[in-house]
Order: sequence, then structure tokens, then C-alpha cells
Amino acid sequence: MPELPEVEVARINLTRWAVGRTIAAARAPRTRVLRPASPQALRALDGRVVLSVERLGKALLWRLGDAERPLGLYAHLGMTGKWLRRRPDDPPSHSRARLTLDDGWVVHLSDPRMFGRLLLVPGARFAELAEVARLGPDPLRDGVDPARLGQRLARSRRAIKVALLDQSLLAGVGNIQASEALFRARIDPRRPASEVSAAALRRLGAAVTASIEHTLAAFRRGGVLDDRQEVRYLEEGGENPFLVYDRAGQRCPRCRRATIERLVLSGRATFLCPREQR
DNA sequence: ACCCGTGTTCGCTG
DNA sequence: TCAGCGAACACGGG
Repeated sequence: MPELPEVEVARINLTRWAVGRTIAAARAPRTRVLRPASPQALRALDGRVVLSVERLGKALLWRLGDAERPLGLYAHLGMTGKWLRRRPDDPPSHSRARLTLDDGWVVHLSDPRMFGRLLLVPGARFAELAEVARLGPDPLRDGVDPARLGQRLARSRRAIKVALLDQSLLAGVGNIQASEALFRARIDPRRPASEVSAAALRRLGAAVTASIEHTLAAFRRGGVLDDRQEVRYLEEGGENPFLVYDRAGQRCPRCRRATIERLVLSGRATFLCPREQR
């Protein structure tokens, strides 16, 4: 599920559901998701007010009152995590943590594969967390600076698609958005990062932002944020909103001549139009 | 049964 | 010393 756009949806939902509410009880029984793996550790959230939920790349940073002793909760959804809001008698499958709120709703972290992570952060000093400290700029929050990209990639022989997945380069770009942005910028994903021209890097910077915003808009239209304020992800009945991702064998949506190809770079599925991306 | 997967980290290699 | 790569993590779905 989660690259930057999905996590941004989660941030919007959690802000509406939880900010200003008090946590009546927080529990994460027998799960690998909470680190350190102490079943009782989440009790530290009990009785606290949710002050804010911010997003940095794919990470969500919860700030929990009180003001003198703020507490942080770093949350990463991994590969299959979702935040869901349910009634107490209706828990989702694979719930790894649950936050019961003072309005009677229960917010769950559901994560079948348990690649997600929850970390309590004393004093909400997120900058001291290695996972946060190494993140690069967030495309939605900070924009993308092509010159900075060029500096970072100047000595990298990695394929540009592989480099884009490095969260210290840009925080939040995942496997889908990397393929999408390179298609939009007409760059061959296999091209060594150091050999991407300055002009192409400028196109890429704009393409990353455009792709993320396009995906977010599709999620809104697709009802991910719907009237009942429930999360409904696109794959649950929605159409593929992407230009090339998971479209191997289909006609290129731009040139309408070539066929979208799938290849594997550093173990990850990659999609491109072989006619336009060079 | 078998293969694949929207993420990250670890350990090995050259 | 370090960039780069494959494996591992763990489970459901096609």
C-alpha cells in the first residue's frame, strides 16, 4: 500500500480521527511491529491527548501531550500496513496495535506482513531518531531541487530508478512513484544516475511532484476519503490510477504506439515505455 | 504448489 | 572504506 500518497491519506484521516482526542487505551499485544518489543510499552500513551500527526516521507510522526512531557510515536506502515478506524466490536484482521479514543472509536494499525514499525520517542525528539535523521527532503513539503539531486547522484553508478528509492535522496518515493516519475520525465530507469543530464534531472524533479499529486488526486476521486470517513484503498475495487505501473503489455498512454515493458532492477519490478524513455 | 509483492535493513563482496 | 547487491523479514493473493 504505502508510498508517500498513501501515507498522506493516512495522515489526513488520522488528523480528522484522532487529533484533539484523548487516548483511553493503547495496546500492541504480541507483535513485532512495536519496537522495542514490549507488550506493555504502548500504555505510555494512555490518557494522552493527540496533539498532531505529521508526515515525513513515508513516516508518520505523532505528538502526544501533555505539554511538559511530550511523547512521540514514530509509525511506518512497511509494505502492507494501514491505519483503520473501527467500532470496538468490529476489529480488522491483522490488527497489530489499537488506540481506543475517548469518542468510542478504535484506531488500528493493521499490517499482515508486519514490516511496519512503531517506535516510542521520548520527548517527541524525532530528529534524534536515525530513521528520521537520514531522510532527504519530502517532495510534497519541500519540493525537489534538481541541482541538489545532481550533486547527490554525480558519483553514483546505480540505475537512476534504484537511486530514487533511496530515502535519503527524496523521502517518500517508492517503487511505484519511481517508475511513474521516470516515465513522466522520459528517462530510462536503467540509466546510471551520474549520466542523467541536468535537463533530465529538472524534468525528473517536476515529474516526482506531479506524479505524487496526481496519485493523491486519484485517491480522492476514488473515494479513499469518503463521506463515512473510512479508508478505502484503491485496490479494493478501484482502477489502476498509474500511467505505467503494473501495465506491462498495454499500450503506452502517451505515444500510443509502443507497449509498456516490465523489467527488474535491483530485485524490484520496473515499468517503462521503451520507445520514449532513453 | 508456486510465485509475486507499493519497504527496509543486514551482511557479504569486490 | 564503501557502494552496491541479494537475502531476509512474513503473510496473503493470484
